[in-house]
Amino acid sequence: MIDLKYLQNSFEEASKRLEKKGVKQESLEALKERFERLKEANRLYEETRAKQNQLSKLFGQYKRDGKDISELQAQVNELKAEVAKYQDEAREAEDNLHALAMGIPNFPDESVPFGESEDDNVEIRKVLEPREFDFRPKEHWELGEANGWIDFERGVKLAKSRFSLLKGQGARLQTALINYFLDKNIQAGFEEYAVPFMVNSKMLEGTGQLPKFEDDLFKVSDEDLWLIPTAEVPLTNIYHDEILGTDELPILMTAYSPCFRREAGSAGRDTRGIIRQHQFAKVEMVSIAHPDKSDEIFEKMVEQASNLLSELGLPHRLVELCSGDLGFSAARTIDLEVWLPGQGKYREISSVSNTRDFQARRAKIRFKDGKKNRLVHTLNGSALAVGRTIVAIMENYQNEDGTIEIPKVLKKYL
RNA sequence: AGAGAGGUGGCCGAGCGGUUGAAGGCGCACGCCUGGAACGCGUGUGUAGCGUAAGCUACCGAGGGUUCGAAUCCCUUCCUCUCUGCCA
Repeated sequence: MIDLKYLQNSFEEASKRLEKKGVKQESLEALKERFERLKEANRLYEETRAKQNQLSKLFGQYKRDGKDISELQAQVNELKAEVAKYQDEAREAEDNLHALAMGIPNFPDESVPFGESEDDNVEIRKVLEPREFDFRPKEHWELGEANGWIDFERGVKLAKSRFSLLKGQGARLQTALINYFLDKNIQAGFEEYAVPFMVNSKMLEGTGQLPKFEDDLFKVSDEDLWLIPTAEVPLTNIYHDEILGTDELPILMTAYSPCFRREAGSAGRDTRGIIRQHQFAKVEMVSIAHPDKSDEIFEKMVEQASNLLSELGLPHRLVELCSGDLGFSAARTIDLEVWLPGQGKYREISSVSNTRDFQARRAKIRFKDGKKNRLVHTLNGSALAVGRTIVAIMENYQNEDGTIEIPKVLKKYL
C-alpha cells in the first residue's frame, strides 16, 4: 500500500509518479478524499466516545456515594446513539478507503524509465554471446519429447492443459538445478527455507496478489488457503506483523517451491512447451532490508541471478522494466532474459524487484530504529525459474542430432 | 476428526463488570552504589491512530453481542496443549 500521508501532503508529486504506472488522477483524488473522510469520521467518533467514557466513569463514583444515577443515565443514553452512529460512519469510511487503497499500485522509482509496455523496457547489458549454430536449432518442446524428458500429453491427462511432467534425465535435471541454485544462493549469504506451498488470504494481501489478482491464483475449496504463485509470498510474510531489531537486518532468504498460476489473462500465449505452465518450479530469493540498504541488496540479487546464468553458460541480458511494465508491488524491477536459440529470442527467466515499503506497509513488517518503528524494504527475485532454465539448457546445449550436452557446473549434481 | 484445558505486555504470571493499559516477578535501559563487576537501591520500560502540545481513542488471539461501562458475561471463529482416532 502506498503512504497515504505522503499522498495527502504531496498530492501533485504523488499523482505524477503514479501516472507513469497508468493510475488515473481521479482514483487518487478519490483515495485522498476517502483518507480525509476517514480522519474526520474518526475524529467525530473519538470525541463523542471520549465524552461517553467520561460520563460512564461517574457511575462508579455515584454508586459509591449513593447518589441518584437516573439523570446521568439519560445523558449517556443520548450520547450512546451518537457514538454508535459515528462509529458506523468511521467503519464504513475505513472499509471504503481500504478497498480503494489496496488496489493502487506502488510508486515507480524516479529512475524508472517511462513507458507503456514491455516494448519500452531498456536493455542494460548483454552477458555472453549467443552461440552460432550450423544447423537449425530446435525448439525445446521438440527436444524435450525427442529425448523423453518431457511428457506433455500425460501431463494434460493428469491435470489439464498447461500441465506437463518431466521424467528420467529431464526430472533429474530439474532436481539438479534446484540443488545447484540453492547451493549457490547459500554461498552468497542467503539462508535456505522450506515453506508452506499454501498460504491464507491475509498473506496474499501482504505481498499484493490480493485483492486485485484473485483470478491469477488457485484457491483451495472450503478453506481460506491458496496455492502460492511464488515463494515470495510465504518468504516475505514470514515476518508479517512483526517488528525486527535493526541488528537482524538484512534478512536474506532463499527457497525452492513449486509455483501455481492460473495465468488467467494469457490465453494463446506460449501454448506449446513449458514456458508458461500452471505449475512450475522456482528457486526464489527474498530480502528484508533496512531502507538505506535496499538498493545495495537489489544489485546483489541481480548479480546473483546473472551469475547463475553465466556459470551455466547461458547468454542473457538485463532489462530495466519501464514504468508501464512494472508489476503492481514493484518500485523497480530488472528482468533477466535468457537467449533461446530455438525461438531466436530472449525470454524472461528471472525478475528482481525492490518493493520498497509497499509490501512492508501491507504486511506490517517493521524494524526498531532507535525508539521508532519503521517499515522495512522488501525485495524479491528468482534465482532462477527452473522450468525455463531447463528450456534454455535444452535449446542452447543441443546438438544437431537432437542430443543435449549438460553444462559443466551441473555435472556433479547429476 | 472427537473429548477436555487454555489463549493477558519481550517472557512468566495475577486479574469481584467501574481510574486496569492492565498487580507481581523476570528480562531490558538509565542512574546511584563499586577500583571494576555481581548484589542492592532508584527510575523507566507495549503498539497504533489523531493532535503543535496537554491529551484523546483503540488494542488482553480474532470477530460479533449484552451493558451507561467488558481483559472480566454470552455467541462465533482461529490457534495451542493433553487424551482418543487417523495418517506420511
